Amino acid sequence: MGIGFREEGAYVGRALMLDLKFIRENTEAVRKGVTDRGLEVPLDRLLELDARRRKILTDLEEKRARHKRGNKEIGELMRRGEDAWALREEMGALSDEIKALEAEEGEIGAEIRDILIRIPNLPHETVPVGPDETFNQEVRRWGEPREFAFKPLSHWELGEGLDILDFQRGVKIAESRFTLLKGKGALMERALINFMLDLHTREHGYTEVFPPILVNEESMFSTGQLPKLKDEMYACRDDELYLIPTAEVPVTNIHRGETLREEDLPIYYCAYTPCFRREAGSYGRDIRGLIRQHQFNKVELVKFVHPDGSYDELEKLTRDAEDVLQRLGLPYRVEVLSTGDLSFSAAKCYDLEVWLPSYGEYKEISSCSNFTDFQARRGDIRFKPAGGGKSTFVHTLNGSGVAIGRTVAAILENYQREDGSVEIPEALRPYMHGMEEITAG
RNA sequence: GGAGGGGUGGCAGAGCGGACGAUUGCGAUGGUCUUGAAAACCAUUGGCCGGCAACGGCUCGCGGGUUCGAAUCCCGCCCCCUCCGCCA
Repeated sequence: MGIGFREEGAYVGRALMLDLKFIRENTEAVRKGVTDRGLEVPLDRLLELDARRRKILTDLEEKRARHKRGNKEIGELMRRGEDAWALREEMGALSDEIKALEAEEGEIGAEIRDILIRIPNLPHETVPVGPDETFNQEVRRWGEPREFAFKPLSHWELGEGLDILDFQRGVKIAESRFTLLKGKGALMERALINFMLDLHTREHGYTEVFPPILVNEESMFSTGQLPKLKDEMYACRDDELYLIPTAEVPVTNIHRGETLREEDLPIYYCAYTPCFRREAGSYGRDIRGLIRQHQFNKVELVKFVHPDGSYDELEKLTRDAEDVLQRLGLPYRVEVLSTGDLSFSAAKCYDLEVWLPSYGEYKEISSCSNFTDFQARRGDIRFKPAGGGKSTFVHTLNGSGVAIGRTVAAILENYQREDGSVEIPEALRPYMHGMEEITAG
């Protein structure tokens, strides 16, 4: 099947991005949403093409109806042994006209799709308007950054001192931005995964899944990674598969092409997976430590919900992610992203930023987004109303709950002691054989 | 990797050039009967697009071709299953 990414950029999704009818009826709102994000989309061209296409469609459908009727009649004539040559000739000519119209419609349709797939989701009205991240707004803060009586070390200094992080060997085995975890470092990584999964499944109502980590193009398209972020992803040489940049992709695609029952909603999933990102174009940033790796672990939260409640669900989802940081005693703040910083598919997004002493600032550790029906359209995920009626697109949400590597970094830095050892947060101890600290040797 | 088989409505499973948007069974929904339920019987029952509606179009894995007409014939692609080989 395939949707032809490699052929000619003809992305033929089933349902199309933003609803054309919606764009037709709310053109100015769409225009504002697009420009608020700092993007440009030829909306006028789109509307013009749409008008032309619908005109052709009317004509086409009328001709097809005549064609169908005529062919039926030929069948009847022939069964009765009567002459049908004249009608056959007429239908032949009609058939040619139809083919010509179809070709024309196809061309216009392709151009429409090319424009449509470049239209991002529209920001929610509560999203601050601004061109970049400096317009993000702090929503709340939790915990106090610790005052150190000594000069705190960075997590890479601590990790190397404790012999639990080995950056050089990571590079040797793979390349830069890969790290080898050892001993209690590896254990802490694993402990955090289990701690987070247990918290979300046992206390927050999520169902644990473990999805494929290589996914096909269609999956990448429906969550919005393709076509825009193609350069960010690792692709297989001989198979049309990509390494996932986040569990959002396979988990949201669990229900791609499905029509759910209203009474099944909301559906909450959480998944631990490794994630892979090429980090193209971020060469100078965060070169040291665990912050920006090509491979990292993450526990992800994904929701499929009724459209009416999706913004409440976003608040709940964000709180679920925050709960992780609170239980680990890590100070953080929550920011609502401005229009210019919002990802392509999201309508609203909260970033959770954890305090990192080595940076002297808050650093993103989770991103919680409401995609409204944007991904559901691209992936054709609907639900059937309980009382009957037309099936409608669900709303999808997801958020990190939370990034594991950055959590390790935050724990090392925030829980360090003057001698270079690190206390283990109480909530994590049961997952680390009761261990209370990590010391050298 | 080699050899076969197959993709049809929620499921099972027919159809193999015209009356087929698709026989039939199951399921589902509504009704009759019943104190209630089951059973039995009757009726309805795929999805999508456009339209207030009447109605029209699309849809038998995907794309192309042949034909007045394709679920049915031809070509290409994708996926699934079985057996053998290999393998954590």
